[in-house]
Parts: sequence; structure tokens; C-alpha cells
Amino acid sequence: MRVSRLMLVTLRDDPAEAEIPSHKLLLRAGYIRRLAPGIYAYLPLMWRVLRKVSQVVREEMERTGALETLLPQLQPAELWQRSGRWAGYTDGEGIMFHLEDRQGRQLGLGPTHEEVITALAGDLLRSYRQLPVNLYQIQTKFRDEIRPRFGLMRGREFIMKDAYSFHADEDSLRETYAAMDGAYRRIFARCGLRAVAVEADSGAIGGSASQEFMVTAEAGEDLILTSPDGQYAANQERAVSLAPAATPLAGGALADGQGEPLSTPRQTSIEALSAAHGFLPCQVVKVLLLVARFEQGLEQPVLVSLRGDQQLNEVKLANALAARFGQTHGALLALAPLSEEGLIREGLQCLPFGFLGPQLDDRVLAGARQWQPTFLRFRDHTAASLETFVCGANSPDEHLVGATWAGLGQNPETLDLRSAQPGDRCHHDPAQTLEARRGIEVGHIFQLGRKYSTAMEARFATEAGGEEPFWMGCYGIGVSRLAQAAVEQHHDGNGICWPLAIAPYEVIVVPANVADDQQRNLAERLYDELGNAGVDVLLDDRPERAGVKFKDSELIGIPWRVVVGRGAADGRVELVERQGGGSEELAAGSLLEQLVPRIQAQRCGLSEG
RNA sequence: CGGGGCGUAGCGCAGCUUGGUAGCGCGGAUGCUUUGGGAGCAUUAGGUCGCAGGUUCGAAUCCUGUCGCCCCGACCA
Repeated sequence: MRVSRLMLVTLRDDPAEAEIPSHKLLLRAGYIRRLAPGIYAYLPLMWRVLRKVSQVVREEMERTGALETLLPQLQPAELWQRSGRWAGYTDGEGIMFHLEDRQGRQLGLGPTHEEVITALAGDLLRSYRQLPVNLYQIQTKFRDEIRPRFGLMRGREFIMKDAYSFHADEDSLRETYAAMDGAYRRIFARCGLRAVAVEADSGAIGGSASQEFMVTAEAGEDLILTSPDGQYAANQERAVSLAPAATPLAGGALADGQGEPLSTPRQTSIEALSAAHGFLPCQVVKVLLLVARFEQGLEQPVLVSLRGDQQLNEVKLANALAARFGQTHGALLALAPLSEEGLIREGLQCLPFGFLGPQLDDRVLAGARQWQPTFLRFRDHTAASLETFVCGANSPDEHLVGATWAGLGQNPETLDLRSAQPGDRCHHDPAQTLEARRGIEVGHIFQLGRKYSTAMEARFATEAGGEEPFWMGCYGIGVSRLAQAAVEQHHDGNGICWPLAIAPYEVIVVPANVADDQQRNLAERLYDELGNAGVDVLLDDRPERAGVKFKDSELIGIPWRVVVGRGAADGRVELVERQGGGSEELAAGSLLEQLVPRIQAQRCGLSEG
């Protein structure tokens, strides 16, 4: 391809709309253009990158025996009602774009394809003899993100590879899950990305085991916690750890564990309380009130007790709530702090926020309009294991000292509800402490189990002659996100440094001065030879000054540059590697034998081949 | 939705406080010079100042409303 014909429009200034390096660079280098928030045009260079990434994905999926397919993006609501996800995905903060056709039928624009594929599988897969099957597709997905941002990182329209596997039993599912784990590691390595596999929360997709693949980068939206020995890595949403030990409260239990009142005027925060009376935050039990709203109308107040120095992990709490009520009340639609406005709306008295204790009486909810009249009570292990503690007295400006769980007459269900923090000790080896890194989630694999196949009555005939729902797995890769993550991980002050395996072109031939016949002719000849050797090659034939062409070639990130300049008369050219900027002069005649083997090696990315 | 910010030429911005009829850099076009690190000179095209009201002799500038976009939080490949 000739650069003069490439519709290349590069920008000298950073566009105001972009914040992170990869987003700025993709805009500046002419890879993408924004059409609306979260909606981008992939310009010709970007499309080549996306096709290369897709090709790597395809090859590795095919290698595991997966079948490529292409499923409808326009999906009937009825299908989603059968799985029970229509309401959760369209109401409230649902992310599915949905619409009504002229017949008044409800349709959704596919954010994911579990429903469609499960319906198909139920139709086509009749016998255990046909299993296992793994189907995948690469296509545009639609999600009405609350806040699209960072270019392709979180778009409302994006390219995703999604795969769905069907199995006769759980062992077969685990086998495919492991095969996908391996395929994913190869895909990211081949694309030249340093990625970390971490334990993850299953989120709205549901299911049991799940693992995310994170490209480590400063701009990552996720916080991941890893142990230095590499044995443990998890998304913070999911991470577990050992909390620091608590210091026993001096004085022990007071008033038979009911605690002695302590005047604590305006000391509404743990910090103020501790500072005023010489307590440590780990000696205090703090109480958080929330309200959980479920699909079928249930609004359940929740009282969570945590040790004062710990943070609530809302994902863990949401999972506990979904596990308890999902069957009977549908999806958890919202989980929000119980607020003063909420109390007023319910016609209830205001509560002494800042002075709440776990013994808060259910009577404060009596007469509520929508809410259930009793709290669902949980406590974190760290709070449960305190022998004696300080807590709110449930009246303004008063706390209790020397309280015990028995003394307060409380014994709420004990769960892991705390957020693991960097510096915490690890479960597998308390000598290891968690380290924090930021990551961009580029892949996620799930063992779904039988959630969808049961809901949608997708069954197969077993060897014994019975009928059972399929065991299912699903496996996603954000293809467009991966491409941008590659830029985030591979750039410098001059622009993008594409890993060669996914670069739009592998080599750019730059005649320093196209007005010079010798330079132009030699450049043309090398361009032809490289093309004939199967190399993706660009020729910068624009009548620009050399400096402009060098800058552009670096900005757009072509891995190799062949400069045909002053040396052209003697048949000499300069070979420059984008990554690192190393350059060498060599005879034009030996360019192919020097360069082609290196390109072939780099096409394998970080992997051995 | 809550909190912050911004809408002026294709892109990046100034002008607004203190109203006087729109400017700078980059980019585009033409010509000459230059030619290995985003060239110089000259000429030139391009803007209902987001939109709608209002105040005023006069509004990019002041007032009211409205729309859009960006950033921080909840969502996720």
C-alpha cells in the first residue's frame, strides 16, 4: 500500500476528548474517529489491526476444535424472558439497548449471546453423542454503558469474540475451560501482550468458576491483587486475604457484654471516635445499612457489621443477596446505601447515622411503605471474631464500650464481606502479602454450569436414556479493547509501537526524498520485493520532507522502517526498528535476507511459536 | 443519576472579568524556495461564537432556559 493512497490523517495535537495515552494515540495516528459517545469508526489502519487480532483468535480457537458461527444481534425479548434476564438487562441500570418493532414486539440488541446459543443448542444438540461442542463468533456487541470512556476501552459498540461450550457433564466442561485458559494465554502472547490470569467475580453472567485475563497497564480500570510468588492473583472484587490481627480491647467485656455507654458528641466517624477515646479502628464494629431491590419488587433493608478498619466489598454482598433471594425474587436490580431520603419516603423516623450498632432494633422499620419490616443481618468474619468491641448505641452522641455479640443478643450470619487490600497476608501463605496492580480486562472465561440450560429447558438425551440440561461454559475476548490495550502497553513519546503480530503493516519503506530518482526507484524496488516476499509493506511515496514521514511512521507505529536516502546511490539503506529505535545501515541487496527472518520470528509474538 | 468542567474554523486554543460587530497555532489550497527529523516566504479558502429567549443603540462577552460533550463514582469484553 502506498501512503499517498491510505487516507492517512494524523494530528499533531492531542485531541481534547482523549485522556489516556492509547486513546490519544489512536486518534492522533488516524486509527479511529468518534461518532458519538462510545461509538467509533474503525479507519482502515485500525481495521487491519482488528483483522490481525481476529485472525490470531480464530487460529487458536480452531486449534482447540471450536466452531466459528455468526449469531443474530437482534434478539427477541421472549428469549431473554425465558432465561430471566430481560428485566435485569433492560430495567434500572440495564445495559441492553432495546426497541419495539412495528408489530409491537420487543427486541434487544445483543450485549451477549447466552440466550440465543442456548436456544439453538437445545434445538440442535439432542444426544450426549454430539457433545462436547464449542461454538464461537467474532462480531459487534452492543451495550448501553452508563459511562462510555477511553475510546475503544469501554464503548457502547465493540467487537468481541464470544464462545459457548456445551457438555454432558461437569468434567467435560472443566476440560474445555482448561483448554480455553490455554488458548487465551497463547492468544495474548501471540498478540505481544503481557497478560495476567486472575480469579474473578462472575457478575451478571452468573455461574461458578471464572477467570479474567488482565493486560497490566497504569490506565487499567481494574485493581488486581497478586502474591509475589505468583500463586495467587485475583480481581479486587473477588480477592480474599487475611485481615491484620485485631488488638484486644482493653477492659474486656463490660456490663455483661451489653457494653457501657460512652458519650461521643459529634464523633460520627471511626477516626473521630478512635482519636477522642484512644481506641483503634480494629476495636470498633461499624454498621452499614443498605437497601437491596429485586426484580419482583422485594425491597430488603440490609444491616452489615464490619470491623472498623475494614471496607465493605459490595460485590461480595451482592452475591450473598443474589444467592439468598435470586430463586424467589428474581435478579438483584440495585443495592444502595439506606439514606435519610429513603427513610422519609418510607414514612420512617430518621436514624442516628454515625451512632449505629449491630443491635439496631427492627422496630425502626415498622410501618415502612415498600421495605420489608426487618433487617437482613450479616457480619464479616473480622467483626464476628472480636471478643469485645466498641459500637454505636443507636442513639445520638453515644457509643457502647466493651460490648460482645452475645451480650448484644446478636448472632447474624457470618460471611466474607470485606474488601482485600494490598499489604494483606495471603491465605495460601501468610508470609506473602498482596501487591496491587492495575489491569485492563481483555478476556473472561466462565464455567456457567446449568443456569441457562435449566432456565431455557435446553436438554440432551444421556447415555442412560434420561434427559438432562447441558453443562455450559462461556468465553469472551474484547477484540477491539485488546487492540487498544496493546497500544496502552506498547507506546513511547513518539507514538505507537505495535507488536509486529498485530501491526497494520510490518514494514514501511521511506524514500527520504521522492524527487530523487535513485531514491524513488530503489524504494519502489524494495517495496515490490518485500511485498512479493509476503511482507505487509507500506511505501511512503508522499512528496513530504523526510522529517514528516519519519514522524508519521513512528506515530502510527510500524515495527520496521527502511529509509532510502543519501546512501541510495551506493545501494545502501537504513533499517530502523520502531521498538527501541535501533538502526543499522546495510546493502539494499541484503535487506530481504536480513529482515524477512526477523519478521517471521516476530509474527509469533511473545510465544515460542 | 450525583459531583466537577467545557462548548468560538477540520484539530488545539485565546478573546468573555470591564459589551463596540472574531483572532492565534496546527491543518487545507496555490506559487516560489527548501529537501534526513513535524521547513521558510507569499497568497488564499474556511466560523449562524452549541441552541432558544431576554437585557441593550449594540451580545461570543451580561441574564434565563435548553441541548451536547468531557472528567470523577455505580456497569463490563
